[in-house]
Formats: sequence, structure tokens, C-alpha cells
Amino acid sequence: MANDLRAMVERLKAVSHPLRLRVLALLGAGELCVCQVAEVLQVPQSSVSEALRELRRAGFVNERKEGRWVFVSVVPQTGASPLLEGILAEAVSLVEVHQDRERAVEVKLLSIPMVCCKVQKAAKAEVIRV
Amino acid sequence: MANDLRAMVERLKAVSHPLRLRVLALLGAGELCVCQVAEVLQVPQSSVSEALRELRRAGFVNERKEGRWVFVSVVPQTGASPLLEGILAEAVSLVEVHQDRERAVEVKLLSIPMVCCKVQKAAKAEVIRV
DNA sequence: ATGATATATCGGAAATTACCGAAATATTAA
DNA sequence: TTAATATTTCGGTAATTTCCGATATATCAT
Repeated sequence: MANDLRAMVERLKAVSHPLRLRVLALLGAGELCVCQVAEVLQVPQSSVSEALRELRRAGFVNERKEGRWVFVSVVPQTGASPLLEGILAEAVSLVEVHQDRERAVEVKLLSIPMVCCKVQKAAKAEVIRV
Repeated sequence: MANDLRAMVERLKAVSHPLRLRVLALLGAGELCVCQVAEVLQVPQSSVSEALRELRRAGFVNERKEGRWVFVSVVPQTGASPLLEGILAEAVSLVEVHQDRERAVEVKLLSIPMVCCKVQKAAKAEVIRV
């Protein structure tokens, strides 16, 4: 990615969004698959997918395919990006981020990813049925 | 300002904009008045004013009134904002920012601020006349 | 007072972005 | 194969943001 002002603005835009910043901050605590992120944050999976696309475009996250799952993580910190460091450092002090990370631990203990999308769909159906 | 995720997103939005990021990075090299910023960056003065309003709202810049001039500067770095530090650290490596800062030195040597708005208006009139 | 300069706000059309359900694609299991 | 699950892309309206000229306000000089 070009090292010019426009490119930096695009990177900033990528995190100037509640969901995208939440996702990045969540991944700061460790790798997750897309469906786990959706389950932790309780948002539509398509929204998570779109958020991750932007974060990838901005060079903040990597992906790793494993079967039908896509695991995403923050790019390794080589000290090459003061911006990313600053964002993560500031984000970890936010209560929402702390809560999301606690919830991620629960989700992982519940032997998800195998069932998390299923869980989301069931929950949605429940809402409709009631 | 509240220390929640929404507030951090608002701060990020404030710099997710070419002009606003340029202004912040320019002020990182030292205090200037509004008209000097407009002269250095060669943009309408109202645009600079609006950019500064957002940067002030985000808590990135301070203002100091002196007569009819408003001098603006980056808030003192107390290490309390890793985000601001990261933004400035990343911005100083951009060629555009380097050029803007060099131009700021010229503008200050030309005994501006007293005449910089006048200069801008004259330049605009010139364009219209030709 | 009048004029000149600096700054802020306003208007409002154009461009951009957000949002999420639905549909498409991919991989695995039975 | 068919079914189930995970992910991405699409559609399309609503909401937001951008941009800058014009206008308003403030301060200083004469």
C-alpha cells in the first residue's frame, strides 16, 4: 500500500466505525474465525464479513483459511505501524472492548466455532417465532 | 469527552479526512494561526475553519486567541493519548506532510500572518480576472 | 464612525457510506 | 449425490458527509 496521505486516511477510515473498531480490538486479544466474531458481537454475519474486508484492505488484519472456516487476526506488530499500535493501545482501555474479550473467552469454551453460525440462526428464528 | 468506543470512533473520524489529517500533521510542527494554515495548504479559509472545529471537538488541538487571530496547536502530549501519538508518528513520514511543513517555514518568514488572508483573496481575484 | 482583515457559520446539492436481508459461493459431512 | 454450515457478495434505501461560496461576526486601524 502506498505510503501517502490518502492511503493513511483510508486506513483511518477503516477503523472510524463502531463495528470495525470493535472487531479489530477484539482480534487484538487473539485469532478468531468469522463466525466466532459474529457470535461474540451479536451482529449479522454479513456485517462482520464486510467489516473484515475493510480491515484487510487497510492492512490491519490477516486471514488464514482452514476448511470452511476463515480465521482472522491482527497483522504481526513489527513496530512498523505506530498508527496500529496507537489504536490498539487506546482501544484496550475501553469497557466495551474488555467486555467483548471476556465474551470471546466464553464463546471459545463453548466449543465453538463448529456451531456458532447455527446458534446465531437459531436465535434469529426464535425472535421471529415469538 | 467520554472514554467509550463511540467517542474513540468520533476521534478517528475527525482525522479520517485528507484536509483534517493534513492540518493536524502540520500543527504537529508548531503553532500557527488559521490564516497561515489556509495559506500553507492553499485551501479556502472556511474549509480550514471547519477542519479545525472537528479537530477541536475531537480534543486534538487547542486554540489561543490573540487580537483578531486564532492560533491553533496540537494539545500537549502527556502520554495520555496513544492514539494521537500514533497518528502523528505515522504522519511525519508522509511526503505531503513534509512539504507542508517546509512551506510553513516560508510562510512564517514572509511576515505572515498579517497579510495571508489578503494574499489568498488577491490570488482568487486574479484567477477570476484572467 | 468607516474600512480592512480574520474567523465562523450557513445552505444545500452532490457524493459517499451504513445497514442488513437475500442470494450466491465454498467446503465438509452423511 | 444431498444437506448443512461458513462465508462472501449483492441490492437498494436511508442517513451521513463533503465542499465551498456567500454571509455573518469580531477585532483592529485610521
